Amino acid sequence: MNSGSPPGYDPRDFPPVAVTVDVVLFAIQEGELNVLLVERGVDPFRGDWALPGGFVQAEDGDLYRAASRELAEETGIDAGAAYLEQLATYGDVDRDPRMRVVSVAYWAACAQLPRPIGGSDAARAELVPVARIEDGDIALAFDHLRIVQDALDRLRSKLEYTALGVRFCLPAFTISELREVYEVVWNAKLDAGNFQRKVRYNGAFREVEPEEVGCVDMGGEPAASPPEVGDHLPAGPASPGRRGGRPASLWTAEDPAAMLNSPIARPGAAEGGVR
Amino acid sequence: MNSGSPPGYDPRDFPPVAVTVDVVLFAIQEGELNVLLVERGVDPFRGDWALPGGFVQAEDGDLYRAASRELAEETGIDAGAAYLEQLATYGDVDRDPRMRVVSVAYWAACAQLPRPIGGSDAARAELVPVARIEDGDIALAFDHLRIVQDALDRLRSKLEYTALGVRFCLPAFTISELREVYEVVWNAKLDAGNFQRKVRYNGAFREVEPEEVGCVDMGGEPAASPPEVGDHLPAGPASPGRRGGRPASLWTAEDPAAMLNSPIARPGAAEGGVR
DNA sequence: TCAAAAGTGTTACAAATACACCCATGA
DNA sequence: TCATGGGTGTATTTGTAACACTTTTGA
Repeated sequence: MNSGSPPGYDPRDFPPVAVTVDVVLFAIQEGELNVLLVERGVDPFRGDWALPGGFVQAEDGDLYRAASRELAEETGIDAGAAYLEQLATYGDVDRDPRMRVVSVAYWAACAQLPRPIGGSDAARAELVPVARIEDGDIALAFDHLRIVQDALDRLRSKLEYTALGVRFCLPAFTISELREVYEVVWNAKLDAGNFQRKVRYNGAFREVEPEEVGCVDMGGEPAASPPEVGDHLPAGPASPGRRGGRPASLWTAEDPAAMLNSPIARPGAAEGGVR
Repeated sequence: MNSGSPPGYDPRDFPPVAVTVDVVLFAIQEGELNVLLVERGVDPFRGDWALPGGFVQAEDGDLYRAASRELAEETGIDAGAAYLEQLATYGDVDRDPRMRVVSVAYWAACAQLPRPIGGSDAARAELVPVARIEDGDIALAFDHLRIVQDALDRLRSKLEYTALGVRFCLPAFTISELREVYEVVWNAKLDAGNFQRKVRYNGAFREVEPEEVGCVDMGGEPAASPPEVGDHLPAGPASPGRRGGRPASLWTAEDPAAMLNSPIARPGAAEGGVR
């Protein structure tokens, strides 16, 4: 770093660049994968949708902190309640017409939005189905379309070999709820029986007794501070419309970012094969 | 981006942050994995080793270009002759004592250093074995130790499911040369017979006739501009000390970044398994 | 002629898939 | 009682690891 700078280097003698963090927050609602977007109220791209983000502040000790602050301001989601991981950094000269802006993008996944959204500032924030973005139905500001696509790639491949799918579920979930997460994210149908085994024999997941629920701590707060009975009972995708069936056991993941010892196969992902 | 900024937002009203690119260049020499480091001639960390890097210039159209320019200045390696991929971005407040510096790190792999190193500037640049870094024998400036470790993780895992190992080889290589790349990077012994099959049936690799060698283009220039006979004959790890053995066929990879249809298993990487 | 490396064959085992089947429940 | 979803059993197939073996060369 800084090699090649003249010996009389002045720390403040640097090209004018602004550094921001942008967050791609994914959440599943009504069986669909969504991204949180805000409507821009100012030029450029006024009226278009954009990723929530903002300048890295002097108070932000590190970039992760800057991203989680941004996430909290926009959704009220506390750091730790959502998974947050650095994605990539974008710095093309003309990505912002006003000046050179280098954006460090993060992606996040959360179970449910505690606040009905609206954000701290006046900007309108909404969950938008990724299908509409991938179809090109939505105009995204700057190079945010590319960022969202990169985040989608990362999300989809990370589900294959980590337990991160659970970040779309409450701390305790049924295996079917988790399976639906995979089906929604991958837009594919998975064999329920085989998926069952994958989870049960994976080591990354642990069965919890119904009484134990409420004590499960995934590193963040479980939605509301005082844990109430029934708080973590199936409230996910599989729950509302259930007309019958055997009662499902509840599961949790100690460390959602942990590697799966055997990956969960994504159908059709390994195409182009020879032999 | 920029949501939360006041309406009367002035593009030049941003926190003072410097943006640099740092490059972690890997190369194999004498059966060892090395990283390119430069010795710092100025404070802070004078005398320590650091990653080559520098400010993002106004002329750099994008971050990739900034990284490849940095690489070229330091090693003479032309963009395209080495693989170059963004790694991650580091922005802790105190990572540089002088001011807030956000560094976008790239990692690179190349077959051989055309120039005996020395760099364009006066700074001493050298290939240092990663083993010495991982053992803690070398003092790295700033948070560059962490960056190198992250790059190593990325490199080692990318070899499993992409054909990027070939970026340590010349455009045409023998399967044994490629195997030794894997063995050096993973610090593990691989079964020669099974590795043979992996490559042969992979689709990502293609056999080339000896006459065809010289026409093979991996996207960059093959070492020297005028391709000479014998230029791409086994010059890698397996070649110099060969005392005998059946003549090996030559191979190439059309798209080194392509996914392998069946991964190359890293021994012992899937430990901690249950069942 | 010997050692070393390239490349092939073979076998034993582990894992993934597909799908049949039983179980427990709510309507 | 019946449809629905949870969960198990199992046969088939596929992929992998291990290793013996043949071939072709340089010293």
